[in-house]
Amino acid sequence: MSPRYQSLKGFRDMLPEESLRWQWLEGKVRELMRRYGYGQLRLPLVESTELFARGVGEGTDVVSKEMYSFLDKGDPPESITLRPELTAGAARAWVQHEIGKNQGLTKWYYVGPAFRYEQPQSGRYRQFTTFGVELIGSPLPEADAEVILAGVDLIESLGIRNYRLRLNTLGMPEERTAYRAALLEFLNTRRNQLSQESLRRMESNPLRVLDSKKEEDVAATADAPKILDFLAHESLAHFNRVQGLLDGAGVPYVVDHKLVRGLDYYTRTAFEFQGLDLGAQDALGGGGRYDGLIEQIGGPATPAVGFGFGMDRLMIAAQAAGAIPDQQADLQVFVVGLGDAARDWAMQTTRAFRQAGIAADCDLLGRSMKAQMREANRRNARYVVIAGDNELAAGKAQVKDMQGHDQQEVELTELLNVVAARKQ
RNA sequence: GCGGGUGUAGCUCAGGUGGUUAGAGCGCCUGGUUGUGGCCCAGGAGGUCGUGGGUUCAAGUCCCAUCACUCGCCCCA
Repeated sequence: MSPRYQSLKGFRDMLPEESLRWQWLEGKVRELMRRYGYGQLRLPLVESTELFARGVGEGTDVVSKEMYSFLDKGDPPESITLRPELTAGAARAWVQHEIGKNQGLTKWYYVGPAFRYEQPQSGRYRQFTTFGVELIGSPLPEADAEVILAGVDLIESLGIRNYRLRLNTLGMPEERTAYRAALLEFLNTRRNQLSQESLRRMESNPLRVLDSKKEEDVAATADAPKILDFLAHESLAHFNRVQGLLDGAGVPYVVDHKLVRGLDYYTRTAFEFQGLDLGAQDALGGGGRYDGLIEQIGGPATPAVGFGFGMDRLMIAAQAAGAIPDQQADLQVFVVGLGDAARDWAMQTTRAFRQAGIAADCDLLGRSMKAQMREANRRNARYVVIAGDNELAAGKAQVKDMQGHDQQEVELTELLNVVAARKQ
């Protein structure tokens, strides 16, 4: 009941039945990306700690307390980190390979695990799988819209209906600085209404006070200043254009001035897909524009937009929507050999089926015929091929159709043809 | 890091106020058919009652600790 070794807290095993669902989900993602023209990126699981500190932001929770960082065996040792998100690594790869010199616009996507040291709960794990896109090189609102639309199409293709798209703009750094000052001033007048945590947040990242789920904070910030009032024409026009493009595509969304994303690199557009069937961890995915990130990590000033989706949460939501088809790894043929010679024949015949592209299996436990038939039934085998030593001597075998009851005698030389012909 | 809930067979769960060999359903194995599955019938295997300590003549049941899982806060995917 309590095995000596267990998977670590927040880390999970995917057994074959569940893997089938993941293959389905990953297939949907790949197909979506094929249609959108994004190329797949496969990145290292580990990067230098410095990359995340600079890219994601020192002050963020992710960097300050959630990273799996450790020293390697180098001399001197280097601090390396299990990636807590993939955007920083993607940006690093883009800079490292000087992609910008070869193409005006880069369209990349990735699917893979990320790691954060957090208290696990529903929809939150220490190892989780993310799907993300990075659209690098375009400053235009059309780029923001394409990324958001890809997210909408993904969610729709997974049968998830019960979700909400929240949209906001965080402005450019100067605008945000001005807004932060005004917000801080406002929050100071409400100090006695705010929660302890929000008072602490005022020091580190005042915008995040807006994001609090605590009732007192929600009430206290109801008439807080809005960032919209601090935007210059360009940022405002950008935001309006993004909305116009979404309207034109017939995509419903809500503008939420309290939407604040936790990572420092966002500029202007920020969005989040909120799953309404999920628990407290209800962000299916989110993203936005990060025009400063690439420069921040030492590359040329380059605009970019992207999103990250939580594959684990998409899985939960798709299952809740009943969208995941039942899949069984059905066997087509089970071969039963009765007798010593026939057992050899069964193995050879099974392999012949397999080499012909037919899913086949035979007994590996030395079990009785009855038990083998049970196994064939359990595995949902369409046909069972049966032969004993005498039949083999006569060059024949029985082919039984497990869906009906009929059984026919077949020449051994015809076995493959008969089963192959009937398999569809 | 902080709170709440739960830990009995592979799985889902029963086991008022402590009392002798800890149960069910499903699953698994064998047989009923000396070479034929599903249904049915019969039998069987499988549990240090999460772990450690304590109270008691006696603990699955009460107390303490601990671990794991789970939900929420925080944060985010």
